This record gives sequence, structure tokens and C-alpha cells, in this order.
Amino acid sequence: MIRIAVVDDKANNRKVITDKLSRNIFFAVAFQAVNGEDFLTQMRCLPEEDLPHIVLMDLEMPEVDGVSAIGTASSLYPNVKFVVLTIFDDDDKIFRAIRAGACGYLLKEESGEVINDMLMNLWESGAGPISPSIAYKILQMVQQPVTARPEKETGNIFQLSEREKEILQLLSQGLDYKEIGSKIFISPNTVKKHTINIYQKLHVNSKAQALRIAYTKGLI
Amino acid sequence: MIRIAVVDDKANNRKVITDKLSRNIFFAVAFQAVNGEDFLTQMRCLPEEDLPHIVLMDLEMPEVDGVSAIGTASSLYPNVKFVVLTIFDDDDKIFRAIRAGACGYLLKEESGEVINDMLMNLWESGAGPISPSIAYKILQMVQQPVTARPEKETGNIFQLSEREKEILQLLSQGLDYKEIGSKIFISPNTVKKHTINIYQKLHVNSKAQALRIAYTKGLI
DNA sequence: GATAAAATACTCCATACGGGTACTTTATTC
DNA sequence: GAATAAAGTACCCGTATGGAGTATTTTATC
Repeated sequence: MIRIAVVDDKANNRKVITDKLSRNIFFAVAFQAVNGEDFLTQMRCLPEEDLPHIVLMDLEMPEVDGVSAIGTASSLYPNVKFVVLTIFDDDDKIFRAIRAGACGYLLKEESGEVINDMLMNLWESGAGPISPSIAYKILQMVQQPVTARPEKETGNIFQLSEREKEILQLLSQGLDYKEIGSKIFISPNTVKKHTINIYQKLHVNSKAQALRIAYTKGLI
Repeated sequence: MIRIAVVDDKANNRKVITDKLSRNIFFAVAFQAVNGEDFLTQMRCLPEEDLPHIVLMDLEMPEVDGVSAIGTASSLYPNVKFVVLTIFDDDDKIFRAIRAGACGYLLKEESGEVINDMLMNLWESGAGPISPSIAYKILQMVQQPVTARPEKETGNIFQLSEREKEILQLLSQGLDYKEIGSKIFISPNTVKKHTINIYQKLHVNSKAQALRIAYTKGLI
């Protein structure tokens, strides 16, 4: 039985998706969430053996958007597969979602049959499900790799400020607030404030979790 | 009427492909070639109005292989779409073919129906046809752009015990002592002691520094 | 000049962490 | 079978950390 979580802010969308999934007896909806924040909270409460195998994630949501939710969760739960399921297909969203850790990108216009087939194939062979038109856009990204892609879109899926990136870098070196403060000539209190702000952007609550994301997402 | 050229060194392959194409009345086989050299020569002899719209190219051919033929032809004939049609799906070939200018990459195992659909879609919407498993490999190229992953087995240079390696692994996931303790059924105090012992073996004195070593030395 | 975002600095409080000591278990050696 | 070393277990203490605020200054943008 494949456990699948569905994250979408529209109740109707969730219903449509879960209905499609219910046609396949191997699929079970593990839980539903209405935004990234809600999703991450629910994930934290689940014991490991109840974690979903696959997460279907919409991108356009209030509070915490899908990209940053995938960025955090794919580092914290490396065995869970994250599949974007949305109506949008613009290059920037695709790129950022993939860099955040999505293994698939499906358009909602796909039929339930196609979605089910692709998810089953993901489970059996590990191949990420990708809608054809999305696949072509990804191909084009490979074709023009360094094409003046703004740095903020590529390396910065969490929207960290320059100061925050600097402090995350120093934290990774094992310095405490006092040491960092005297190194860059600000108060330890301010360092701490920055750190808390970083945690909020990464959706974590400890140094270890923040550093895990920083290392696995190439932030440092 | 969509003119399609077929390039493959095996006569039987060419026959199978052209048979599949003939099922669609909008397709016409412009010409066939047995290798890259032959293909380029025939292209040079054609007047512009007779150039194929789409070229189906095998990669494994004598004389001039598919990749370099695509590289040359995609520059000389920018309006022609080049689609790789092969049985191989290894990362290097995919990457090189795309960089050479291929707009699609199909596996021969695809059914004639699927290939026809995808070629028709290429004609109508301009979206390159890509087999799902290929699409996933391309996605991974975007995901791990600089996969400099030398990292050979870093044997146990720090002489960590099994328990210590286990705990270091759990620490890297951002779990605190209490969570680790309940996960492996020992007291949080004991987890803490193991952690301190790990610090001594790594010659560090904080979680951040220990994780830095763990990540950069490939301990986890 | 108005406004928003980022950076700065501080408080209080609960708790997780790093450093230490001490006991038990397991394995090995004589 | 006793001696011993290594790993594993457990607890206490002082401090750094994380959470939730409030507030002022600087910078950027329109």
C-alpha cells in the first residue's frame, strides 16, 4: 500500500485528487494539508513508519509556498518522494521546484489514469513522473545551462538575505553567537535574531536541521 | 504534410520506424540515411523547400555518429527539429545529444502510437517528445548540476563505534537527544554522552562542527 | 517624501546542549 | 575464573540556545 499525502489549499482540488487516487487500490491517502506550514507540521507529528511515500504538492499556496516546503521536507525526509501537481508550467517555478528537491512535476490537466500510472511507475522503478510539456522545458534548461539565470532564483530557494547567508555560513563553522558577533562586529543578540529568522525561513527549529538543509541544498 | 527523415544504420530499424510513421497520413518520410555522414550529404543536396521538418536520429552509427551529426545539422538548419530515437538511455549520451541540439529523446521501446502522438505534438505545439524515463534523467541533471562527487569510501578514520556512527547519523537529521533516545530505546542522557564522545574523537566541541566534518568527510 | 524590507539590539524564560563523573555490560586476555 | 579494556548506560551542573516578543536604525524603491 502506497501512502500518499495531498497538499493543496483548495478543498475542491484535494477532493478531485483524492478521488482520482482512490481508483487505484494500491494507493492510500496518508493525510491532506492546506499549505506548506500545515504540511510540515503534520509531517513532524508522524512516526517514521507512517510517513507518506509520495507527496503531491501544489505550488500556489498561502503561508508557506510549495517550493520552500519541498526544500525543507526533502532534506528532512530524504526517502519521501515529492511530486509537484499544479496548473502552472512557467520555467521559473519548474526550475525552483526541481532544485528544491521535487522528483516529478505533473500538470493537473493530466487525466487521473495518467497520474495513477505515473505514480505507480514512480513507486516501482523510481522514475519521477513528468508531464511531457514540462519535460521539454526541463530539456531546454539543460540546453542553455548558464543562460544568465538570476542567482536569486537558483541558489536561493529559501529567500535568505545576504546577511542571513553569511551568518548561516559562520554557523556551519561551529561558531557560537558571541564569536560570530565579534567576527562581524555586531551584537550576539543580533546574530541570534538573524539565526531565528533563518530558522523560520527554512522551517526548522535547530542548528542541526538548518545545517542539514544548508549542506544538502548547497547553501554553503 | 510533415516531412520526416530517418537516420539509422540498421535497415531493419529504418523499416520498423517508417512503417510506424506510415500509419499517420500526415507524416511523409522525406528520406533515409545510414549514418551521420550520409545524412549530412543528403541534407546538403536538398533545396530548402524539401528539407525535412523533423529528423529521427539513432545515436549508434559508424562513420559520423548521431551526436556530432545533430551538432552540425542543428546549426546549419535551425528550423529542423532533431529527435533522438535510440535504445540507449545512459546519462552521458542523453546529455551530449541535448547539448548538441536535440529537441527530443525517444526510446525505441515506445509504441508506434506514442511516437506518432509525440511527433504530432511536436509539430503542433513545438514541445519536444521525451520518453518518461529520459525526462526523469534530464530532471536529475538539473537537480545536481555540479555533481562533483569524488567521495570514495572514507573508511572509519575517526574510529567511531557502531553506536556512535548510528547516533551521528541521527544527529544529522536534526533530532535532539530526547528524540534519538526514544527512537533507539536508551536514555537521552546516554545519547548525550555518546555525542560528547563523538566530539572528542572528531576533536570538536559542538554539534555544528561535528556535522561539518560529517558532511564534508562523507561520514553520513 | 513615503514606504517596505532588512539589519540592528534588547528583554525574559524554558530547555537543549557541552563537560564532567560514575556505574554496568560485553569482550578479550592471561 | 579473575583482570582488564572498551563500549554502553545514566545522571548532575552551568551555560548556550531557541522562542517570542518589542523597538530603533539603515537601506532600497517608488
